[in-house]
Amino acid sequence: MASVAKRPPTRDGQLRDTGDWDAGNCPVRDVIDRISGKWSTLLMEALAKRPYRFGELRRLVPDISQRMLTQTLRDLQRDGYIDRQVFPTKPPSVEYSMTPLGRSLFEPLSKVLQWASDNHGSVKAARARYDEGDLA
Amino acid sequence: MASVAKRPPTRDGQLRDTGDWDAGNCPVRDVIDRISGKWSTLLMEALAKRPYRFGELRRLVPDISQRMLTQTLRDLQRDGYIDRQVFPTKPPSVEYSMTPLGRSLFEPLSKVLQWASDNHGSVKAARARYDEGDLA
DNA sequence: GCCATTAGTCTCTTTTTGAGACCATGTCTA
DNA sequence: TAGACATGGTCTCAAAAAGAGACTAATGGC
Repeated sequence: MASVAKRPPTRDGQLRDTGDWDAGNCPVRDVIDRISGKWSTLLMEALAKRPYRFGELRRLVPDISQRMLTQTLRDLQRDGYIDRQVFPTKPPSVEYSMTPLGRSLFEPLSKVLQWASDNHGSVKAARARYDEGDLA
Repeated sequence: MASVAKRPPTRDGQLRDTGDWDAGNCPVRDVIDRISGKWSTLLMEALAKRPYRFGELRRLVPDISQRMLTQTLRDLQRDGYIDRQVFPTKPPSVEYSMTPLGRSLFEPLSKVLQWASDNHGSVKAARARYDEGDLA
């Protein structure tokens, strides 16, 4: 649904883009890029509730591959959001739990999840509108 | 930095996982999966400030390919977060701007960005600690 | 005439992800 | 006692996604 107007966008500073905002080497990106993976948020949401073991998470998120589960957990651990605790049972069991840093991140993050839950309808409607105009 | 304890995690409901939380077909995922791409947040952040034209965005985010810029903008538009307006100049110019729905999403989202900015240091420190223990 | 600009698309290559086998060791079942 | 199952991964190979860069058409400036 691309609206068409007659007036061209007469914005002055077309060549001053770099002046007002630096998108490269931005500390925010360094953090965001990690938690913006497909699975990170989902695992954070789970671990925010209570600690989980590897197999529990695998069963909880049925469509994640073991490979990505391992990798995402490691990434989250590396960035300090979750903790990995090994219990020397036979076979060994591993428990993942959220750190204080992780909880502190999850606070604003959960607001976004809440928004997603609240506005899912609007988003679906927007998609329908877009796809419909596509055919017309 | 995996701590090792002696007590195995005696959690009862190992087989009741599916009972307490449904991760598949979750409406939240449907929304989150789209805005959790590598570029979505970045473009939202830009467009939250003011409308931008295609080329402006490309210059603003130097390391995005035209292909991904086009695709991400289309996805954001489809979900109703941004608006695409074509001006019939020669050559035609296209302006992208944030919709009310986009602004409403950006409100909680910006809190996460703020967190990232505030806690970048802690995350970098956690990473350093992890990588260090890796060698030991 | 020649080059740059507009917003993209198309193709090709590289990276990321997914699917599934495999590991050692121990318990449970038949 | 043999076989299956559970643990938390890793390894390999195929599929999907992303990045790099050429190409488009019409126009303005030099």
